[in-house]
Amino acid sequence: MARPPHEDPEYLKQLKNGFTAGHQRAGPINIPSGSLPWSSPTTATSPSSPQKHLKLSPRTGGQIQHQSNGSQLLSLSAPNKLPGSPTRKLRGETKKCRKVYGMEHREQWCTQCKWKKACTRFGD
DNA sequence: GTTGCCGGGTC
DNA sequence: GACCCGGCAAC
Repeated sequence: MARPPHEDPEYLKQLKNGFTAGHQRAGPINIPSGSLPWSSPTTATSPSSPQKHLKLSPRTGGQIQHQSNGSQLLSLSAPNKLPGSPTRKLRGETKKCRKVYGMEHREQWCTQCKWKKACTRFGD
């Protein structure tokens, strides 16, 4: 099967270190060619979408300052809280290093996953 | 209980 | 910076 175009150096390193060329092991994973993140028909032209930041903190420990006294009624009934929060993807579609390789093969994880950060390998 | 990530800590 | 974990929300 074709490898992702953005083959990460980590994986290549493993290939060279783990098993010699011309011999591929059974593979830690068995991903169907249809559900690969890189096989998406939509080419990601944008190198990086700065959709980070802007994370509403649910833990309003410091409390939010009310600008006016009881004037903002509309904000009370409809806070900026969408059901399908775009800030975090649904896990049903995202197979990250941990789920793909498993805790037993943590060495195969991408660095970010090992650090419990946002996955850079499978992360779109 | 598991998973993915932020925030924060240590070196 | 690189590295790691606590803790949280979403399942």
